[in-house]
Amino acid sequence: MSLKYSKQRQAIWDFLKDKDTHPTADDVYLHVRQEYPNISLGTVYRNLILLRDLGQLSTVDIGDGTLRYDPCVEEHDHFVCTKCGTVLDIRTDPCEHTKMIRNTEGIFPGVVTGCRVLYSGICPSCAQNSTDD
Amino acid sequence: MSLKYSKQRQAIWDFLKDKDTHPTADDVYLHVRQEYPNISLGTVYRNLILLRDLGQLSTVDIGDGTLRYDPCVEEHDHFVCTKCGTVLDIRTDPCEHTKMIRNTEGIFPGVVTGCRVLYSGICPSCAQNSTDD
DNA sequence: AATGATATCAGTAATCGTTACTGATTTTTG
DNA sequence: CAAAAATCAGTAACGATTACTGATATCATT
Repeated sequence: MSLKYSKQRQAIWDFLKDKDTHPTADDVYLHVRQEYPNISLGTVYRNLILLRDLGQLSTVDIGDGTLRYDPCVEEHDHFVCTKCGTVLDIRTDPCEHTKMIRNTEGIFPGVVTGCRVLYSGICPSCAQNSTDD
Repeated sequence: MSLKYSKQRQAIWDFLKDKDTHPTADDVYLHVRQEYPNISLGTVYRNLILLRDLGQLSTVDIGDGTLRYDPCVEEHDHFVCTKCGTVLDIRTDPCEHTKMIRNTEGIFPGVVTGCRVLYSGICPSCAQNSTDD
């Protein structure tokens, strides 16, 4: 596929491709640097942007000022834990979005094409820990 | 109420209080500067943050890297026009969020307390203009 | 009104995430 | 192998935001 050359790009993608942890650009940088110690942060950004433009990954903005990178490009929602900041995937019935969009178009005089939902609360791990004490 | 003194803070709030246009900090700065030509951008930021912490306004992140400020603190969604960037309020039936949250808790082993929805598409004004030609 | 304590200010420097620019290096293509 | 193109590392620039500075304004008390 489009990743013909550049070990660096390959390494970036290899790191990201199985992750559901929504790493930041810096997470990617710090990891790939273990294999390519003198890779540049700019290279990481450039390739992440490139891969996104190619439709190979998606970005998640949880509103904390740093973008997360997600190997999954299928439409899904996200959950952010208000305690530890972890970002998790939420996969509701796909037609929920369609319903929401249609519903919104009923009360809004514009054309609605997409919707992104960000849930917040306490993640399973933090909920577990708080019942421990 | 809590706005006892500081003409600057009053001016910031006066500008924002009736707006449904979701101004950025810079929008606020540029406007308040007409009345107080040497107000500092830092002052604008500090007071916007303060007012948010007091629960007097809310912030909206549409993912373009700049935060919007909204005098309305009641829960509501937003719509961003992919053509002109305008941010509009979307007020669906309030129990929709409750339903979404309950629905999500059914498939997610954590505690869900909130959800924010960002719709995107073409705003009424842009939709109008595109049918003109 | 004067005093001291506190809030707030303007101005500016620093920070952070991200993007753009540079000239050098690597890969592809013929 | 040579020329063209893609990519690189390194670093500078950028925009939004935050932190720091010493100066000024406001409040409460007398």
